[in-house]
Amino acid sequence: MSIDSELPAQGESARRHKTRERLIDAAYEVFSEHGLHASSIEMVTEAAGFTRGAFYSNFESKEELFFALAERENGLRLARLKIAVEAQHERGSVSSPGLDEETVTELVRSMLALQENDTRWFLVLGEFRLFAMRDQKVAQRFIARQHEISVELAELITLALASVGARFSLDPYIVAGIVSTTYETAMQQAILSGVDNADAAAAAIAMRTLPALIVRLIEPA
Amino acid sequence: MSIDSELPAQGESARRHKTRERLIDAAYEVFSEHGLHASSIEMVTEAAGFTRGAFYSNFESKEELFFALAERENGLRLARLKIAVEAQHERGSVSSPGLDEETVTELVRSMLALQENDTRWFLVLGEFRLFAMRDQKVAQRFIARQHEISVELAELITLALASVGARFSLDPYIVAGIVSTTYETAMQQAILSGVDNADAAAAAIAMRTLPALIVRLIEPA
DNA sequence: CAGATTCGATACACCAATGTATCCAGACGT
DNA sequence: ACGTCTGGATACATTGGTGTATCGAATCTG
Repeated sequence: MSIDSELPAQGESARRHKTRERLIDAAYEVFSEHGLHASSIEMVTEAAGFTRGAFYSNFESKEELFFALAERENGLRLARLKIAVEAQHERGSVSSPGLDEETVTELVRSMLALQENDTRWFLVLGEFRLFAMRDQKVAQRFIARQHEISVELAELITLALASVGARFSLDPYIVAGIVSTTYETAMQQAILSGVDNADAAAAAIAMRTLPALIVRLIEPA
Repeated sequence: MSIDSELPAQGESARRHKTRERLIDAAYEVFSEHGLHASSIEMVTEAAGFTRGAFYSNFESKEELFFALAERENGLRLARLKIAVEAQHERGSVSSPGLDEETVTELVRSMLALQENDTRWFLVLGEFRLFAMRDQKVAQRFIARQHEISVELAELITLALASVGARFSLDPYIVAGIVSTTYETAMQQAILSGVDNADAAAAAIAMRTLPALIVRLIEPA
């Protein structure tokens, strides 16, 4: 899965675009490791191999850089989801009607397999949410992104279920919310536990909950 | 519900205890509004009506103050839960066997009624979690508290269900996890939405999800 | 009530980070 | 290849926060 890592926007020199990307990459590293406020602009630029001059020539403030980062990563994940939905559409119809836990488990496993490189992201996301909770303006953007993701995820799991001849017995949008918070919680636990491969650990933790949960929320289509 | 707001510990003068409490109260205000890192020690002491001198005489660092705050509030909430569990024990047995959504809805409503003054807390909790995710040492404490709460909550909802002649069809501890993250998410959404009374809004949002969810996770006892 | 002690206020020295003004190199158009 | 302009480096002034050393007042003890 390699999505075009953000093409240069209109009227933006290739050079400028490259340094912006490098700065955002560095911000990803630094912010996820230390948090937004504990990170100085200098820490970021140093990590990127620039001086602060480069930063001020490209961004207004640390916050703006943070938003650029959040926007990029959110977009990436949304794109990922949309591709998965497409693929699920292609794949299409019923393989074998299965409402049993085994079928659902397999389904959940394949959904979770779509996730990758989320460890840093969830750290940044947590920061983003906290930021949003303290700033109405930011909250708008946050809610909007969250909504886009949930809609897409709802679509995806609905299609996936349909492919085995099942559907949710309650609003898929709500289920999508539960699923993503469950996954996020799993990732948090994985990170808290201090294992090295948090991505894998999170998937494992989520597997302990999601199948048993979902199997109770579905019915024959 | 008024739990002894932390008695003076051993060998701690009444005066000292009072200023510590005032500092923690102020920290609660300031940290929840601005976040841990964006808050300076001076902002806290000023809010408490002290100068920085008072702070350094009582705490080692901003982090120590933060932990004292987290410890106090966590303890408060755990105590609250334990009392509720006691009360549920007293109340005891089956009123009327009910696995229907209406009964569950009423049950959830009464559980949610136990929550109060959580708006600030969830902001601080988010900060605490993020902190823990970046510091193994802190993670230990965080996990421990989280576990205590989940155990107690599992006990509470199990008892509550039993009182209407039902039980969970999967591990109550897991359900407790789902319930508390659902409530936390509801609180987050409430805060993000920018309403004035986030506590009430969060309860309302949670009501949209929890009953429908829980009713699908129970069976006759 | 006097002496002792605790605790908070004040003042100072210090450091880390910020933002800006200026300079210079190398990319790019012609 | 030359001149222009974009963009990153350097240097500087300023600010905000920190921690400590010292002082004085309130509280406790005998």
